[in-house]
Amino acid sequence: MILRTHTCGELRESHINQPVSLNGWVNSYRDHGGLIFIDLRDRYGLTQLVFDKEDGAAQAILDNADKLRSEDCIGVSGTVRKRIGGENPKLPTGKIELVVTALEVFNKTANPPFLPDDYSALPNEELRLTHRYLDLRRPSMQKILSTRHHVYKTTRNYFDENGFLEVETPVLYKSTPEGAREFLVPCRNVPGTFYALPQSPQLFKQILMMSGCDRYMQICRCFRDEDPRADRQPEFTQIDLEMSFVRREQVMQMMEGFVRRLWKEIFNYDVPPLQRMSYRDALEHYGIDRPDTRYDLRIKDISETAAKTDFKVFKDALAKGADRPAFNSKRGVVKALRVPGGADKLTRKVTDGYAEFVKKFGAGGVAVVKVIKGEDGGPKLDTGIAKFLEPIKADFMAATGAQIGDTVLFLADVYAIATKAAGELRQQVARDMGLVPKHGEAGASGTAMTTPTGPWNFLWVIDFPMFEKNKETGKWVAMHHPFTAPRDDQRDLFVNADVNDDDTIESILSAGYDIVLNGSEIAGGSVRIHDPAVQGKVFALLGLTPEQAKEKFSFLLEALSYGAPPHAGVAFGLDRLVMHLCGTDNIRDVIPFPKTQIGADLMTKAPSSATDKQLKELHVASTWVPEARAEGSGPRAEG
RNA sequence: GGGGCGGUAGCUCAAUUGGUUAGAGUACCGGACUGUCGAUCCGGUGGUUGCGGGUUCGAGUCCCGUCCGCCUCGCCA
Repeated sequence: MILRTHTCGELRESHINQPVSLNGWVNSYRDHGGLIFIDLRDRYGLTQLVFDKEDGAAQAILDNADKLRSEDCIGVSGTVRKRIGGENPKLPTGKIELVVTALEVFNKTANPPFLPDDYSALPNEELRLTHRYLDLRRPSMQKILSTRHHVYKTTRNYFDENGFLEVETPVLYKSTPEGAREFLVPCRNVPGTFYALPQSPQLFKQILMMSGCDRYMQICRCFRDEDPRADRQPEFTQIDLEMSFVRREQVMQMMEGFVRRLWKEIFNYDVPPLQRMSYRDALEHYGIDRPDTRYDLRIKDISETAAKTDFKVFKDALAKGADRPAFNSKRGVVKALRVPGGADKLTRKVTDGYAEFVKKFGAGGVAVVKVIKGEDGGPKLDTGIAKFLEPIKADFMAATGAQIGDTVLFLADVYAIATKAAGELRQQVARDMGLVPKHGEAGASGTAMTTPTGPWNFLWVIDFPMFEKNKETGKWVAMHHPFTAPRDDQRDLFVNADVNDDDTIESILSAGYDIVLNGSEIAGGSVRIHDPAVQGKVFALLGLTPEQAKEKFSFLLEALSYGAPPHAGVAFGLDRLVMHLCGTDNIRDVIPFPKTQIGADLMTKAPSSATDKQLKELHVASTWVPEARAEGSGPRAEG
């Protein structure tokens, strides 16, 4: 076999007259009859090969060279020379070419379903996933693999330098069916029992703190059997951390340092100190717990002003839960979103669409008012609810800050719904108004997979509520997870709170913290409970009897009783970090072998059915009865 | 589980109100060509319009069902 002496991105003028060998794939061929050019590709770049009838040595292999096609895998030997036909400024190797004197075809390609280049239109994703090995050959995908590797390496370096131990935790784990749906693994040795795949190594890392580990990190795979999204996969990677003898401040410093290090390493970009925003402020002004602060649209609570109108929608909303404390989820509010310059850009058709849009989030609709120039040259309110607002125009203008040319959108409902709907609407409006910055230059392929340029709006969100009500069951659930501690100054309030006092329970803040980047949550963590009394109270609030708590978490409760250190931790979503660092908004781009929306791997055709023998050994029987299906109606009909 | 978009040649797409033999570019195959670089030029192969059913004189187009992919709500402690 012709073994390479160099890579395809390596040769320069300094190599002229040297004998070299290259291995790689035929990227393209230009056949002039007695003269053939091949661009040979490997992950490092492209090098032009020449086969020339007038070059004695090359003549002998010209017949073979003329059969070469894109994606053939070959090895060549020859001599480097300066290009005769002029340089190619697009290539780092563009000043030289390799005059080939020996050619070995390692593997002749079948006609590939698509060519892995970055300038022609991408084939549909189904095809890319089915032939992932071809898709991954594209330079942009190779770059993502490389960036991802760089993230692993920087992560291990940073945390190693800060005294963290990398420790592996089990993948076959105990089922604890709170939170996300789990993947179950039947146990052969104990009939009728199951492992679960971990949603995260949460309890193990806490146990590691109780084991004296002090500082733990792991780049670990996590599994959640929930429907995927553009930025979510059922199987994903977390940078998991836990620290002993710290409060939230120390963990936040450590996290911030990590982010700073990553962006410095990869972009030579200095992340400025992160602003901090409380959960309440995030919800008040952005309507979401992960605000995208790259654009300055703000939501305002104009309940006070709205109360002065005779508009029934406002009145009815404000009448709800009027006796409840401010910011209580059930108290009625009126939220306003001022859209500068919206009067022209947001057409009737668009704002009508918003009414439908917010219904997805439980809101009844959106009231719209445009601020236009009146006959007297002053502001005039136009459309919809203008007649209700005209009497309090001065108040309204002051409360919203509206100017001529603006559109103001209103949501009136209980706090939880109005806030969420306003937040979602804010993001939609930002897209419609063109306020969301492009994340780097768009690639010729139409995807965003190029070097991203920012802006990078990092943000801390802190002071989350400990608990929220599950809409279906009406029961309290932990907002982060049941091992999250209350903020230090909330501990006594929490321990002494009546579990039936909903308003107080809702008001208790946790010692949790998230890092948000451009509206995307990239990390989240909390100080953990190291006090059995606090942990017991949390379980009680979540409706677990002491017996149930013991059944599920006895190991944790026991460990907590044997000298548990104060500890805190965090997890970064590695896939999302890589998405930001690669400028893509598709998580499948940064996962080498991702799954589709039904959790299928189109390349290996997983999941697939098991044999009767396998099922019997595992003491498992399937209740699935395949329906009579039309032939050829798809993979589900197989097996 | 709900809503939306899509599926036509290997690939990317087109096909007027339901109307002639479903086209183009590219890839592939054959030929020409000695300085290209996303080579060029000439010729050619290539289609169960995802699958099943229905309406119709006639369906890529309309209707029903279904599969697959994407976006999204729910869900994601």
